[in-house]
Amino acid sequence: MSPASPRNQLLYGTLDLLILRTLVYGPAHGHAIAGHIQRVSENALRIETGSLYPALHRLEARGWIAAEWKTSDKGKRARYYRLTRSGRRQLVVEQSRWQQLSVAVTRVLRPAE
Amino acid sequence: MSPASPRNQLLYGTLDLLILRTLVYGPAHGHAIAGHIQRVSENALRIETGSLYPALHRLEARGWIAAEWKTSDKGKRARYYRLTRSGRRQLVVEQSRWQQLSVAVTRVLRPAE
DNA sequence: TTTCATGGTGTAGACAATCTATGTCATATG
DNA sequence: CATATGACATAGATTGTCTACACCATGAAA
Repeated sequence: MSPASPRNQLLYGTLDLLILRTLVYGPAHGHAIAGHIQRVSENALRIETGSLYPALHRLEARGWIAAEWKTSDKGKRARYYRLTRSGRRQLVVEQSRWQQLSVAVTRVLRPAE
Repeated sequence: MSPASPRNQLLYGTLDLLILRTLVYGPAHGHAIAGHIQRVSENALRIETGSLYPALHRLEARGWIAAEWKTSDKGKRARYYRLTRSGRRQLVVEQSRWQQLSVAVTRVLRPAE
């Protein structure tokens, strides 16, 4: 019941981007996606299940990913997501948005003087 | 009444950092702070008044900035904010948090392979 | 065969940050 | 005096993340 301060973890608004980017490597289920992001970021980014699944559902609802029930490596049933064509386009959009904004923030932090 | 999608503009959670950083140059009032950020970021970051003033109030409430009524350059009454000592400390915290997270995101976007 | 740990998905509710859209007030300027 | 402008302020909507649960199926262990 403690406060869910959004400053504890993610950068707020970057989760969709991270998921889309991860799916470039091929279809994966939720657990695996979160694990991949955590590993590649060297534990800097930890995605909670309460963020992960809503994000997957919203990406699917927007048509950027598509899902299918399968059996995971460990023999458990899992929902595999893959990038759709429009998801690939969205990835480009979000990636350039991130690029632009992060450069802008950095510029404010270290002005060219 | 149109949706206030947080993806339209700022990076969500970076505004406090931007404000604190701006005040390193010396006291300034709200309008000027927003103008500075917009200029330095070359128009990439536009801070709306509905974000700006709540942010200033919350920074003040947390003791990171302190305010004083004065008269602006153009002779209008304005609220000048300055960094407090604890605000300087907070700036360091937020700056390193930004550094860490932005590196992490970038790492996910372009994995080291 | 029963039990249990594990892998995996899911939701409800709280919370905070930003946006849009207004409104107000005082001063400078014509 | 009238008007534009500088500057501050707030209400309400929206969204994304978090915490804290709950659920189910499978494999392993007892």
